[in-house]
Amino acid sequence: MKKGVFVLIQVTLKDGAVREAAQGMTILEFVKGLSNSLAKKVLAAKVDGVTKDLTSVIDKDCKIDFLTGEDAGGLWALRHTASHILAQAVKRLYKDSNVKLAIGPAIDNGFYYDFDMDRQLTADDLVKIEKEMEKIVKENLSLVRRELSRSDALAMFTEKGESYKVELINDLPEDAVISLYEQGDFTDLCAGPHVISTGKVKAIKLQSVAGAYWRGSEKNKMLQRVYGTAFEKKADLDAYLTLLEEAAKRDHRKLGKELDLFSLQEEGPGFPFFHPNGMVIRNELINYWREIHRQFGYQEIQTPMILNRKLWEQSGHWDHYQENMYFTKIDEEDYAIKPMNCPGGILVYRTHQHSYRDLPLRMGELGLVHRHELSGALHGLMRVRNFTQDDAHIFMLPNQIEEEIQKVIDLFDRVYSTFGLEYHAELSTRPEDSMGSDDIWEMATTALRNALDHRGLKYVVNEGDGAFYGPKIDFHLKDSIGRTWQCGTIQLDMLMPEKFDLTYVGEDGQKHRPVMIHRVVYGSIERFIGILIENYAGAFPVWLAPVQVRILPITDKHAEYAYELKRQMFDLGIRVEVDDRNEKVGYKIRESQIKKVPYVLVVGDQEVENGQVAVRKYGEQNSVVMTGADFIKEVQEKVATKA
RNA sequence: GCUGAUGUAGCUCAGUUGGUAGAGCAGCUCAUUCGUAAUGAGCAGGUCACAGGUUCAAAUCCUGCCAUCAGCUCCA
Repeated sequence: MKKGVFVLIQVTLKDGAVREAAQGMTILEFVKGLSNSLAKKVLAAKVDGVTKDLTSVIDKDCKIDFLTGEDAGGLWALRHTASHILAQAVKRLYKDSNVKLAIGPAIDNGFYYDFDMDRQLTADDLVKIEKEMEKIVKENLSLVRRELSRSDALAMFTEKGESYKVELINDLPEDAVISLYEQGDFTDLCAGPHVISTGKVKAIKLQSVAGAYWRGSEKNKMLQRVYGTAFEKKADLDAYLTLLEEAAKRDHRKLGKELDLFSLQEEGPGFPFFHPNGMVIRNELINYWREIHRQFGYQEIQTPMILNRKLWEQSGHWDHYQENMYFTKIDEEDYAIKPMNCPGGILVYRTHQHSYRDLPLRMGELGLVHRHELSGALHGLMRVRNFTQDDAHIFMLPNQIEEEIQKVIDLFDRVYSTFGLEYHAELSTRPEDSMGSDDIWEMATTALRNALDHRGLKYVVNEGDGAFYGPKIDFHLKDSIGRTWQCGTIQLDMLMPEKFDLTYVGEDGQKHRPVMIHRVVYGSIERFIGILIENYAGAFPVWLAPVQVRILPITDKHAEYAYELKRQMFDLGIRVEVDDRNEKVGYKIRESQIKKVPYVLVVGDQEVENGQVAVRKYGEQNSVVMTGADFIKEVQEKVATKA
């Protein structure tokens, strides 16, 4: 551009409108020209699809979306800046603690920064740091982006003693642009983008400090990670914190105790105890599972919990899974408690010769497996040491793979939508440490991919995350605070049939190798129950509710009628209780609501006289009077439709 | 497994600088017989997670250990 020549550039806005900008103008200057109120709100901008700082220069025709606190990208930049503010505050406060900076990104719902420092940060420190951060926000420091050469960057961070940053720079590709962001007395290696000044971060909350390995590897040093969240407005932060509090009320561990569903005890860490109420849910889930699998053409088997060491050696678990297994001895021989059901299922397959006409052969098994999970990984029902997989192994011809996988996905979708659960799928491909030929991996992965594409399911690809014996599709469900848990999985196995020399007789009369699928829908019944408790916040639909109906006689003289109603319902398989304790109705209603019983029936003089019931549904204030027969019909209808 | 925090009655929690443990709810007993989210009174309930140590004396201080929680790692 020649000096003094004023070049105009065409900028296309989100709504399609085209505006002109002077070349060399910053995005911020450009927005100010459009609207002052927008300029106040905007935090970052997406230029031709790339999120950028507002201080970046417009140098050619482009499309610009302005990002505010309502856009993920805007909030992301804001939180990223908050993490720099955090690091700046820690640097200022703990000068004598040899603070080294690691990384500090924005994440879903917040941000963190990893520090290596001599001092162990406490909850009190977090309060102090938060105060210092607020100070930095008040100082309203501008964030200035600077690009520099690799050697200058290395020299600078070496001089500062920031060895983690030096390591990061060394690992950047040769041609990478190395950028710094400065705010007052603080400089950090960072790709950006950021908001224009620290004053934009209006609401900050530090949440916790925890250990985290440098670069996520347990071989590396453990650093201190401070987690926090930030918003553009105080009101947004408050709303988010309230949401967290609400979510905590849905925690399945809390509700499991309150609703007396299950317990975990010191005598068996990670080995859950199911109480009568929890067992009702479990059994209903199993009943449903059996019915839907019958419909989808599955048979059911059961294989032993303890099997000889030789089997596990043959399956490869002895070599690949031993540290997660429990062992025992029988008559001086080594046995293992099964961590997976497949070897058992394979032994059943091998008891017959199979014809290609029999395939696909779908064998389900509700198999109780035991795995030694790390103590720190245990989490309520979500992560336990013994759990029942709703497993099935499907043996089939290679050309049946794609269709069969689609059927499995259909089944999954049916099951998850029955519970109103949202899920997302992930496809994991061949890991480095794997077995089998390239061709067969390629074929299997393509089959999984095609099945997903064909069904129009969106999915994430995890390169190299498959099992050593084959690629897989995982289905992830969310818990109450948005953590996702792998539940369903479909794994193609090209290895086990080989190891166990499984065969079928083909059309040609020759023996051929079948392909095998391992799959679980619930994943584990325990984890799935955990997900359901949080999904329903403990207020289960009628078909799952441990107690479906509670009848409350107003006084002693109505008890007989209550018990007569109970007998009728009980005989029809309805889970019903009478609360004839000597308490007022209000008291009993309250208790039924706390226990989240779907239907409460109040019976007094009026109901006894007319053969009626006053029905109050969970969560509703009013009651509806109807005949006992009509009520029973309604309950049966709800149960039948799983509504 | 790692880093940090926590552990007191069935549940939720108090318990000051070490001086021998307390509330509410739940439970039990009695009275009350009541119409849609808590009737009243009384009683009972704890080797303070566990094991050592310091001290005249430990829920409290120290060490170890177990479990739980958050996160990391790992996974259904």
